[in-house]
Amino acid sequence: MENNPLQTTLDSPSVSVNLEELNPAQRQAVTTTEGSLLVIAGAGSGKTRTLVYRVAHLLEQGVAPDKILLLTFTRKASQEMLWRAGNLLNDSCGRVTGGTFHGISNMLLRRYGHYLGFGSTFTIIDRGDAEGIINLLKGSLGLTGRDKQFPTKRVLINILSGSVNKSMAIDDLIYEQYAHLSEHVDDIINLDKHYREFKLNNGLMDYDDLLVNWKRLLAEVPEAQRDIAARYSHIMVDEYQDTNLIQADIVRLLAHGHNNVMVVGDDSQSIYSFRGADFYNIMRFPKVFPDTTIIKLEENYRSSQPILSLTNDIIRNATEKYTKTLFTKIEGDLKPRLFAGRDEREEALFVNRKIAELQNEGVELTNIAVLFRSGFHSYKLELELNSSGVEFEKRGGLKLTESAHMKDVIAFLRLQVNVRDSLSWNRILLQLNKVGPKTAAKITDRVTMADDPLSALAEYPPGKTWKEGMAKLVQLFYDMEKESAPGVLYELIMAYYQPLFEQIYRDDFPKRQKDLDQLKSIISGYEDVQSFVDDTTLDPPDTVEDHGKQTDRMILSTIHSSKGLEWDAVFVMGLAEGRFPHMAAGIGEQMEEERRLLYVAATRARKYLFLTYPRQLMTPDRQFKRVGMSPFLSELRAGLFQRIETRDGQRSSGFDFSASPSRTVPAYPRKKKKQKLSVKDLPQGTRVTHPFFGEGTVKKSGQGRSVDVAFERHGIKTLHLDYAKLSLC
DNA sequence: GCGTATCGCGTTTTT
DNA sequence: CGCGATACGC
Repeated sequence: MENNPLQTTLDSPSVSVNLEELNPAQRQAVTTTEGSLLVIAGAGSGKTRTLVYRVAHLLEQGVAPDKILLLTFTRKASQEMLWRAGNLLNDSCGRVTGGTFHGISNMLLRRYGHYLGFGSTFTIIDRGDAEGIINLLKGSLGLTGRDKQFPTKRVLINILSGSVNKSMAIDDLIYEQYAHLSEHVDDIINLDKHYREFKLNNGLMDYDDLLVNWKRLLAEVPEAQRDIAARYSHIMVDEYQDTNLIQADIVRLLAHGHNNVMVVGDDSQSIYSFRGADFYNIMRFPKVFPDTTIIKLEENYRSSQPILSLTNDIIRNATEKYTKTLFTKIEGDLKPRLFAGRDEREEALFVNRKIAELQNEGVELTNIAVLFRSGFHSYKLELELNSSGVEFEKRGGLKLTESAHMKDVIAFLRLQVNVRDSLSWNRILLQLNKVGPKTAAKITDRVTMADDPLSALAEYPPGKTWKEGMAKLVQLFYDMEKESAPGVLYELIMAYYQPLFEQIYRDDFPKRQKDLDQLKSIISGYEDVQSFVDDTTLDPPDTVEDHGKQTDRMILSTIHSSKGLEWDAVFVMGLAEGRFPHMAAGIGEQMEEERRLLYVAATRARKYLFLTYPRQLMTPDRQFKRVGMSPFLSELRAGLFQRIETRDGQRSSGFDFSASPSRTVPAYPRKKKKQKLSVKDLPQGTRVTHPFFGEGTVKKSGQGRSVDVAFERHGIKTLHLDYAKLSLC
């Protein structure tokens, strides 16, 4: 158990906690050590601090460290918490356990899974895998094409559990939203059945399965129950508003017999209902645990009063909540600013300019963040930042291990762990030239059904065109069979995969190569393949462009990925109709969640808060459409923010493109194609410039439409002329 | 005719 | 990136 990387442990302390440093509400939360405790903690109210102090206080009271279990949602959160506790505590006297729900669940299932009838060889699949399976099954059920609206797995589960879970208000909406699918009810039920079977047959487990099985261990297996629940006397859960019904049940079962549970959460920051989180869990908590002490932390230690007044107003109209009004003693009189750009580009230019101004005022780049609803809303800004040389890190959106080339490599390692993982077989076979979906599926079927999958692969009669590739693949597996060290396996895989890789991603493989190099250093840090594979699914590393100098860069992030963090200056961009709230958000609970999302975004700011939106957006048919500001903004009381006007005044009507000579965004559809460079325009030695890489010299040209260019600052790149935005100097 | 390769286009949010 | 439509090849 101690070696599991999903569990963070802390060697700790003989403690001395100075309770004077806390406010009365925090102190009450820290010193209430027996019975159930619900802490409603507003944004920036010192929630983590309170949790950490409580751990320390419990230890001071003589609770053994290994009796305390701290559950969080992200591994970073539990690590930070224990790290902070470590700073507070001194001598070593034992270990406090902290981890994520999913990580601990995985660990327990590897250990106790046999009680539930499955071995320890299962593979955890991520969202992409799950959707892939669903699509595959849709195909086999003849459901492809026509209906893009067909429910994803999450919706499906909600529909199916609708009769069971009346508490989920969202269900009604889903029924309405998918009413047109009523004729497909049988198909949907079939799909769900097939999905379960597929996972079972292939030893796959999705995020929900992990939790469901943990709950089963606690509820159905006395031996496991004794080992797990009896092990801890104090349970603490952070971000309780993000728990789903199963997690709430797990907490209840873990606390069975002592009810020493402390949960901390903020109903106003519940933004994860789409993945099953049910913030009614917070409302229900006092009923599940009678005699719960409820404490509210209402003093904010993060933001200045003008920012807080605005955020209080955002949440003012929320329909259902534990009422709390945050106040702060932090001084400051800078009102949040609101800016409307003519279009996305002007919005980006504004943000870019303000960032420069903030830097001049002495705000460090690391203390600035730009937040937005969806990953692609920042594209324009990224271009601007790149051209003005501002270093940034983008969070949210695709994770490193979710990109196709990463999945390619990881698939080999997954097979090492679970030889019946047909998702991985399929992916690997598809890499072979002249092998497509049909052929790959046939081989995968044969191989995963066989007693000895490897020989089955070797014996499969290959087609003429891909015979050679298949032989190499078989050889690779025989070589891998003899190895177990992750580093060595990686080398074997890359020796096989590299040529295929360069062929498959011929347009941009040099960029992807960097990721693979990074993967190499991640892999070599692991003792065994199993924990590497588990970790990359449960806690995927973020994409890092170049991990040389990680200091002094700003953050671009989706609001979801920004939760729990804070910066001196925060920009929230894209606050326009149709963008925020997201178009698909209906009325009712979905709209409420969008409102809370804005609340989360705005409460990240300490001193400076900028809200921006474009006045026109590109519609799907490439027309410009004028849009107003987000309804959440128009709701706000006047005087809580200050408007910044466009430099050339408020041009509120008409499309006056002539007034913007410097715009490079085409006003009309790109049908009139920008004249493309061809290879013969770029003989060796030509000077060129690229928006990302800067200036460089052509080194080699003539292979199809690719050229090799040596850039001064970024080395040699192979660029595809249809793809790269190259221009002559 | 079946299966594979290629191109163009629109993207929610994620443990 | 992944999907659908279209083009190409056995």
